[in-house]
Amino acid sequence: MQMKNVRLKMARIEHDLSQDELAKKVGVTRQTIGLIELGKYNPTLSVCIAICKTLNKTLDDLFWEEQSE
Amino acid sequence: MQMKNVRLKMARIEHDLSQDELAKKVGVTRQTIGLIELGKYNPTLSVCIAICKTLNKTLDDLFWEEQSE
DNA sequence: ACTTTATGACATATATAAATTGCATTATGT
DNA sequence: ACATAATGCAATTTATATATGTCATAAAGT
Repeated sequence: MQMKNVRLKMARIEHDLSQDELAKKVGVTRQTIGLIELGKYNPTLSVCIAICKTLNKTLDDLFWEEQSE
Repeated sequence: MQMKNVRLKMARIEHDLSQDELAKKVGVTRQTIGLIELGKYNPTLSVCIAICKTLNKTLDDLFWEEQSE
């Protein structure tokens, strides 16, 4: 299995959004966000991009493994 | 529909790989690579990451829309 | 001309992302 | 004690990513 996505959760909290609120902004369901945060899902690129745009982050910020310096 | 992924194709050519060769290194089929390059697919994050690692690029390099200045 | 390589296109099958619904639990507020 | 919000979990359904196989075509080499 994969790892928890702590960066995503932190970025969401920074924006003061619940999983449900983020999900609605992104256009997916709460379960999808929850499972991605738990690392139990392998999301599609379009969902990743939608999440990044909502949280003002890039793919590398939230989904790339090696942190940029 | 989406747009062609020219950056992916260029990165692949830089490494002197055919779609089939890249696919084998990444662990997917030729069709998957071809469709992603044509912009007719919405790949999963794991496939994106596998492609990036094979081509020594990051997600932002190949799959993020806004080019980093 | 013939072969080989590379790529696009198409159909079908399979795996899995995502939706939908519901329930359990924990924390917080009253 | 009761309500409500937030989250995890699980079952089922639906949509679609990916695999598999095949064919067409164009380019390069012989």
